[in-house]
Amino acid sequence: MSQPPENAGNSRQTDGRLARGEATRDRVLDAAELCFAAHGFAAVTIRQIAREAGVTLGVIGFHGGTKEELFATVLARRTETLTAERLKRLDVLRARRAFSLRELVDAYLTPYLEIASRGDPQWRAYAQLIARIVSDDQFYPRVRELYDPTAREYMAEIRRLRPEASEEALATVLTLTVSSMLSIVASRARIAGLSEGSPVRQPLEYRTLLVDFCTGGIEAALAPS
Amino acid sequence: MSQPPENAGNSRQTDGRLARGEATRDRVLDAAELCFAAHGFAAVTIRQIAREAGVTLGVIGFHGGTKEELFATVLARRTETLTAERLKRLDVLRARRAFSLRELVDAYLTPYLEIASRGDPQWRAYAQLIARIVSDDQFYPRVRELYDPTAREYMAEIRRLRPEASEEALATVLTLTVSSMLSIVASRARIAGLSEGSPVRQPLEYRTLLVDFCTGGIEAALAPS
DNA sequence: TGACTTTTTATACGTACGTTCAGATAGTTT
DNA sequence: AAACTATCTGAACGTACGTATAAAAAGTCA
Repeated sequence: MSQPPENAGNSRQTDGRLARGEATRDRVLDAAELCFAAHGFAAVTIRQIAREAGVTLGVIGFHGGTKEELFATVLARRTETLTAERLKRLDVLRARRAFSLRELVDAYLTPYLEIASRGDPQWRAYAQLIARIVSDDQFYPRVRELYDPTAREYMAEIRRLRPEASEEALATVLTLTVSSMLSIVASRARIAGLSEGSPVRQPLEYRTLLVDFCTGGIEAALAPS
Repeated sequence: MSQPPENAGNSRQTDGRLARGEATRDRVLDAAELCFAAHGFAAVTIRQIAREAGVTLGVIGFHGGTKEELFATVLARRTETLTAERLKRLDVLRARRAFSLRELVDAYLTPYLEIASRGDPQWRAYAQLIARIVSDDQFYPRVRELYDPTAREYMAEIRRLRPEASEEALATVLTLTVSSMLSIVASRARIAGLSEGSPVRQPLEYRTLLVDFCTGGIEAALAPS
């Protein structure tokens, strides 16, 4: 990001310019979010984003910086919300005397499914964008800082439930669980195509089936052979 | 594809020009396969492919047609081999009196893992390319014709083992299984990152764990609630 | 050898890309 | 009102894109 003034320290509430600037900035980020989610980083052009946002070309640079910076900002913008929800649910479980593996898996998966099923198209786009970047090792450096800390928290709890499992097996089953979760959003067309005639469903409608699948999968994969 | 002569009918074995042309064509397709697998369709340029193949720009158009056509050719080129191996293993199972769900899942997953673990970098690139396009609904029209027929065959056998499962649930668990399989190739960096210190493994080394995960997942998800 | 086909080269075309910026505009403060 | 800052416009920069093609080269065959 380049020009936009800091304004952080004192934050004069009276300046309508900053308010307008922030509004425009949000329009730019929203448009970028929709475009990146729909087509992926490389396939999107700055001009598409400008058109989608209804602003001129220079505004994208002014509020979004370079294409890379814009992408990074869009990715980071909503992470905190998703992470907080996951950690909140984890805390609820931890506060109890005991909990099942299924409850743990459900706590991890459900916040994402809820985001992907919201009415707000921006949140849905964000869910799709996550599916794009998490399932592509090219973006792992970014995924590592954004989502791995929470993933490690959940790994630690699985470890407590299955102490005999190796660290590598834990990391693998968690990755498989995440991939399954993402495919509910990223492979809706294929699910519909393979079960012809069935209606297109909201991600949350797969909650039970997905949690069953992942829980059963983890149990089977971590069972002492 | 544009200019290359048909040559299909008579196939004059003596013409060294056609032999040379085919060799060049293979170099082009190999280079395209590596590039598309590494960076995805949109991020790759024709010039990159030409450089990788060691040919001039015009040769790509001559042997590969447009970028879209080149991509489609690369995708379709090795499909038959993968499909044949999957169907062969399915036939072996069908010839027996009975088989388990686990054996069915193993028959579907192992050919892909083997391709992804081969010494030949082209086959490994193809495996990665599959992971890219199958996990992106944008390419589903192509996936539908290339891989859905085989997937339906396997779905039919799962249906016979679990007659009470709904069509939609079958399609979903198969999609989740595929996503898990692909993530072994597409998310190697994350698996390694989440289990620090563990060595980078070949996809085939995850065979048991992956098959356990998917089999246990399908069983749990299709179990009568 | 000379007519013929296939392949390759080198270059060009038109378009679109990401980024930058001088200057106009709008809003705030003194 | 004047000075100042933040925002926005419109246009341009140089580069790289996908594609097409005329001409050269390589190889075949009568």
